[in-house]
Amino acid sequence: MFYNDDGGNMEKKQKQILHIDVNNAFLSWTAIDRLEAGETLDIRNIEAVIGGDESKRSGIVLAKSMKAKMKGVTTGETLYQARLKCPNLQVFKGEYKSYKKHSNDLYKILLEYTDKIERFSIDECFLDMTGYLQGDTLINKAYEISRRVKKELGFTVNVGVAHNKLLAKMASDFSKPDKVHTLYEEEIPTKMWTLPVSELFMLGRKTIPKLHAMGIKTIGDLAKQDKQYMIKKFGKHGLLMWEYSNGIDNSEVNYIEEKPKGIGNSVTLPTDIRNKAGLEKVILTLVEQVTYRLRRYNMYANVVNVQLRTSEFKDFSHQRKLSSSTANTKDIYNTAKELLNEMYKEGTPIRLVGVRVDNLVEENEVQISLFGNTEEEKKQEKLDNVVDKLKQKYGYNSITRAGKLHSEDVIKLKDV
DNA sequence: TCTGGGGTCCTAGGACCC
DNA sequence: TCTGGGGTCCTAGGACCC
Repeated sequence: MFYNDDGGNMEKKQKQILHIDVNNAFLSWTAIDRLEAGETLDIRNIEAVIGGDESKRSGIVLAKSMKAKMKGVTTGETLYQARLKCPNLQVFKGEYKSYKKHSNDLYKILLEYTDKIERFSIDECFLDMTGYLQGDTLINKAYEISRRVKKELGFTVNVGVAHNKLLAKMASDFSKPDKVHTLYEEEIPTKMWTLPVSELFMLGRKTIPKLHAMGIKTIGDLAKQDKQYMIKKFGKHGLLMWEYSNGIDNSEVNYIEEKPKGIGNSVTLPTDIRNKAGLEKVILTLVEQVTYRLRRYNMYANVVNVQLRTSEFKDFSHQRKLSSSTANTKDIYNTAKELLNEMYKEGTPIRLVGVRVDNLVEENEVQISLFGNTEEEKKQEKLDNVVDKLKQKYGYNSITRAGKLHSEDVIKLKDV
């Protein structure tokens, strides 16, 4: 292998990366849906948020308009807190199905520019434009995408332009909305090191106070630290934050869609449950949801996990590795019940219940049991299959078990 | 009327084996 | 009676992301 001697033209070796971030995604998309449905008020132009349901104890801000943002409303805070800052705040419900559609519309446009697209979340994409510039510049492509999305889809995006994913993501987070920002290596000192350290990707609420205590206030302060010292102090995370603060990120745009590594559903209960029998009903509902999704991926689980959150917001979880992988409702429910038994003390008020399956494997990786499947197992598989087909045809909530009717009065399920 | 839901990855301790 | 490490697997909990 020869070194790429291209006459000193190092440009060729650099990746050309864009990060696309939909501005106020849930709020913008709901605004568009409302306008299309004949409403005249564009909720992007008022003090508005997309929020959960306070009567179901899920009253938090999911997205905010620019006007609400200017009043200090932040994503993730309670609607109660948001209203204290913004008394005229209007709260609207979200519609996941619609968001998925708008996200797909965006993706289709982006596919015209490169097929190397990583869908980082419902409203964010990384584009690897290396070799896809067709003689144009990266920044011109960024502006073109921005203009086209606005014109053709009716919402705005921020575009970050850089030579790696981290810098592109940091760039798209600069001033909003409807902006294109570059963050090239030579711009790091002026555009990134001046920012508060809390702005750095992967630095959250637990790490920030520790950094502040060390006198690290800006991303630049972090970048100046000794690398080995950061590793010693924070382990792998220390290395990551040191590299990020210096703009170092060699990760690739992961454009091949990966199978999930785990699948989970959880629900905040409208009122606390304080007995095992009640919790078991909720767990059955969640297991059915989780295993249905699992089977739709044609995957099998090796680990079952049950999570509980007390009324005091303390989280507990227990998990168990299975003796063989399964996608069977009954197997997973039985394991989940065992886990609940181990961890739950009768009378403790529970606010949230969650069920997850992990260590998923593809169908063809499943070890066939040495003795073959028992009649009981075959019967259970058939039952799951019939139920799945009905759900696919008539909707997730079309069919239900007698034993869990009560819990469905309490928790309303989304169509999966 | 106070705090969602869906993920991924990491760490630390204990069990167990060589 | 006392005394090893190294490696892997499993589990509970936590940090972070959108």
